[in-house]
Amino acid sequence: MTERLPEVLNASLKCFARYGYKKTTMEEIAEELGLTKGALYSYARSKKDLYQKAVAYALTKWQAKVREAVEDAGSPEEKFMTLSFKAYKHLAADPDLQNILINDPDIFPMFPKDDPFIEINENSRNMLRAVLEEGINSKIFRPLDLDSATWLLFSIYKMFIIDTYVVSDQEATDKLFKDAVDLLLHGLFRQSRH
Amino acid sequence: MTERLPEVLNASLKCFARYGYKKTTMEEIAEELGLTKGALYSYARSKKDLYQKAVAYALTKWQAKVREAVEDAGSPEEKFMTLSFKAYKHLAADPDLQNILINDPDIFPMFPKDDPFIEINENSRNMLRAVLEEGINSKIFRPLDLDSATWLLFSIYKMFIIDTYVVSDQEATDKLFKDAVDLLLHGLFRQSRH
DNA sequence: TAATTGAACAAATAAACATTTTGTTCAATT
DNA sequence: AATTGAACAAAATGTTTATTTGTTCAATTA
Repeated sequence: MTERLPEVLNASLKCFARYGYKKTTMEEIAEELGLTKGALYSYARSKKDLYQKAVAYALTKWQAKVREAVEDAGSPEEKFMTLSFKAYKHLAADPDLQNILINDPDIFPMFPKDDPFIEINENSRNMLRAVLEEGINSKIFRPLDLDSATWLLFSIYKMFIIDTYVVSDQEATDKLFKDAVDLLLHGLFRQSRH
Repeated sequence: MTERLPEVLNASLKCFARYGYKKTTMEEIAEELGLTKGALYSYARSKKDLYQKAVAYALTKWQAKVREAVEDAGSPEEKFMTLSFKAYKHLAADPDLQNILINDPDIFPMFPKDDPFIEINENSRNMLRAVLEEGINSKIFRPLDLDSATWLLFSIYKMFIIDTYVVSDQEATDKLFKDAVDLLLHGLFRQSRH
């Protein structure tokens, strides 16, 4: 059972990406796979369930890619930069996922009321938090409040992600992103004062 | 003519704040003022126009208050902190404006498609930019890219403003805000490196 | 003279209903 | 075990009618 699950989820994501959840019919998805709509109910309980499984699948792949890259990095500084750039660049190269996020901003919410993918997002947040903690413990980063810093940087990260798929030409945002990482590493002040 | 304009705009804002634009009727607003609805058309061309005038009025008052405070501050550092905290605190103390922003997030958009109050928001952005420029010129701030830094900090500022009226208990956000200003001034690194 | 009224009208919204599309189930088939 | 295809239920859409609400303006008020 569920041999073809990844195939089904990819096809679903592709269809949902085109016109959003509401406008997509089970028949379209079945057609994309060369099946009839009844068959889809072997893979998900309902249309909504199919949608959530497909999105979760894409988000998890994204996250895994970032995690691998961060594990290969050495210093906390390098880890922070890798985390930032890998996460940012992966989405920039995936128009399907971008469209999904455009049509349904609740998936990756700037201001979550209730986050439907809370577990996945928690995971990402914890990845960032671990990097910050290592940086603080090794005295490379300042003795920041870990909770505040995690919240702030994750929010800024979300901001860039959303900016990437909502508006804006790629090049301009690329420069902004680079400058932002620099500002966050070094701060506004010319010299740090203690 | 328009002797009572401020009074009319305040009453309008109060009504719009209660249930949002759509649910508010011209009759309600007129009643609030002890008038009949026809009279309102001496102050605005239409319901939409009345709403925009009322919101613009509130935003401009907010901005003027911040500008005064910043002019009283001395160093760029002090100006930056005054700008941040005054803007943040003023909204926290104005539930009517908060409600307006909750019901109509387009007024102060995190990711503007087309900003209905672009002129007012441009003004705020320029206020921030001037502070940053002074800080860079006087060598107190690092030689940042002025455009990038202005964009980033204004976006973070918007993030906090929205967080303030969308969710969250006041105390938690207050601490986050304080920590964020600190992080932005000093950066992540323990020591700056040049 | 400028602001306001109140009736008249136009436009938008909501309610009620009929029609069509789409999601879901399941016994039969591959 | 996966898939089909017909049957059914549920949701979405279109259509008409009734009600509310926005807007205009000649007459009135202060």
